Formats: sequence, structure tokens, C-alpha cells
Amino acid sequence: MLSRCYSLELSPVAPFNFDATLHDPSHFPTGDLEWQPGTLWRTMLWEGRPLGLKFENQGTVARPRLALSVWSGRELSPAFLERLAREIVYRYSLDLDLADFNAKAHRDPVLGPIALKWRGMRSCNHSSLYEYLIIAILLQNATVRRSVQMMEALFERYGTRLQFDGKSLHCFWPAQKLVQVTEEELRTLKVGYRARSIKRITQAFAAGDLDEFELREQTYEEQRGALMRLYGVGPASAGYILSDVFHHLDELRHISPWEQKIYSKLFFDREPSDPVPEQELLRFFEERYSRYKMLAVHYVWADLWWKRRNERIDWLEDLIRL
DNA sequence: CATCAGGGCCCTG
DNA sequence: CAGGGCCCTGAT
Repeated sequence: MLSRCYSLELSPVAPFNFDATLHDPSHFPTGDLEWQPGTLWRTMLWEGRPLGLKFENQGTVARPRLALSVWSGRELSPAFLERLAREIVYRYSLDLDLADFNAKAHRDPVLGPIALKWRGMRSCNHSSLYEYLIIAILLQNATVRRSVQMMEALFERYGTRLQFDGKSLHCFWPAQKLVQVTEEELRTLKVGYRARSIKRITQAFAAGDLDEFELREQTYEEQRGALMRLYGVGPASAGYILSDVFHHLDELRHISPWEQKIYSKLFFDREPSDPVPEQELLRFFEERYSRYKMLAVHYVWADLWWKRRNERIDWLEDLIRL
């Protein structure tokens, strides 16, 4: 039970779309967050402190205002809260200026109307590098349901449950907590061969081989190299992390088969049984959206998933495979 | 009941 | 550089 509560206010750079930035309907649900329109509750392990956060939309796309409540079991200093606020600005790209992207997007037939509809959206990431790596490992070779099960099992065993603002949510474990755990123990949680990747990645973080904040200052190639050197991280996982965690808006050099089918339908109206070849898609996105290609594709992708909330999209359901 | 593929990656030859 | 194996689960 987190009893102390602090209030902060954040001013994202306009335009800012609160819901589309803080909630991604294509992500599998995890027990560390809960969203409803206008409000996001989530937990965050920051500087070793388990925190409960509530984000509330108190503005508009054109005049954004974001109220942040922070719950903690222990007292938090103003300096701590200042560092926390800066981290949140980074993670959610609150200071991203979308003017140039919007200007270019509006001239594009596919992206134009979507960029207008979702004006102010950033791609959604809540996680630290370590946390995202764990999630990326759980995504590999698994259906959505299985990823959810594995995440829940890990949270139950190694996470902590936080109660705040009437919510009860899991909070991520620090890498050090998992470093003693054996591969065999992890396997009892039915993560299968992923146990080795989780173990090796955890060790790398606990040993300080890898530092998220140093990596942020490095070049794209250095970041990619550091990720690819991790056991269990290949081009697909590295790609997600380079775009979502390190905010490379042009990161798109690999498209998995199910994404390929979805893009083929959205951009070329081609049936999933007859998708456009990966390399052709990549050339197309490069030519059309160049340095914003990941962000552009994210807008079109996210639009589809938001639509799915209200209407049934048969061809998509067939591809999701819960 | 058996078989297979799933939002990859590693390792081997 | 191609292809088999890996954990487990639900679909067929």
C-alpha cells in the first residue's frame, strides 16, 4: 500500500494526443498498467523505488496539460521527483515536436487523413530498456495468450504488487533480484527456452555491462550493436527497441510475416494470402516516409487497432491468433 | 490421439 | 547462408 502521494504537472509539446500516446491497443495486456480514456494508471520502478503513477488528461490536443500523481511508500525528495518527471518526458516523447512530420504527412494520400485524426500521437512505450527486453523475449515464438501467461507468471513470482488510488498492479522487479535465480526455476514458470535469454539479459544488466542512460547518448549503430550482442536478441527484438525505447523514428529494417500481411493490406490492399514481399515494403516505406518511416507506419498501424475496438475486422482477427 | 505453427533466435554444418 | 531445434499451448 503506497500512502504518500505527490502531484506534478507536465506540459507536453503540442500537438499531443493523450490516449493514443499512453495506450497502444496492439500491445498485449500486462498487469502493471490500466488505461481508460483520459486516465492511465501504471507502476514504475525508478531509481529502485516502486511507484504508482496516475496520468490524467487535463488539456486538449492543441493545448495539452497532463497531471501526474505519484504514489510512494517512502518520502520522495523534490530532486527525485524532478528526475522522475524528466524520465517520463523522455519515455513518452512528451517533448517531441511533430510539426515537420505533420507537414509532410498531410501531403500523403494514405497517411494524411490518419495523421490528422491522430494528431499528436507518439509511439507508445512505458518501459525501461531492461523491462522492454523481457517483454520482447516473451513475444518471441509465442501467441498473445502465451505471452500474457508468461508475463503474469514472472510478475507473480518476482514482481511486487502495489496498491494505490484504488488499483492493485504489479510492479517490475529490478534485474538484481533475478540474478540469483536459476534457469531451471525460470523454466518452472513455463517460459521454455526463453529462460536462458531472460537469465543472460538479467545478468548483463546486473553486471552493468549495459546502461540505458549511456546508450541513449550513443549512436544508432552503437545501440543496435549493444542490443544484438545480447543473448536472445535478434533483428526483430532490436528493431522494436530501437524504435520504441530509443525513439528512432526511422527504424524499420525488418518486417515480420504477420506485420507484412497487415501492411500489405493497409498500404496496397493486398490479401494476407498474397502479401507484398518484405524487401519491397521496406523500399516503399523508405522512399515514401524516409526519416519518419517508423512513425508513419505506426500511425497507420495504430489507426487499425483503434478501429478494431469498435468494429470487427475479420481479416485482422485471422492474423492475430490469440 | 498426433501434428503443427506461433509477433525469433541460436547454433551447426 | 540454410535449416533444425527449442518450450508450451491451442487449433486442426
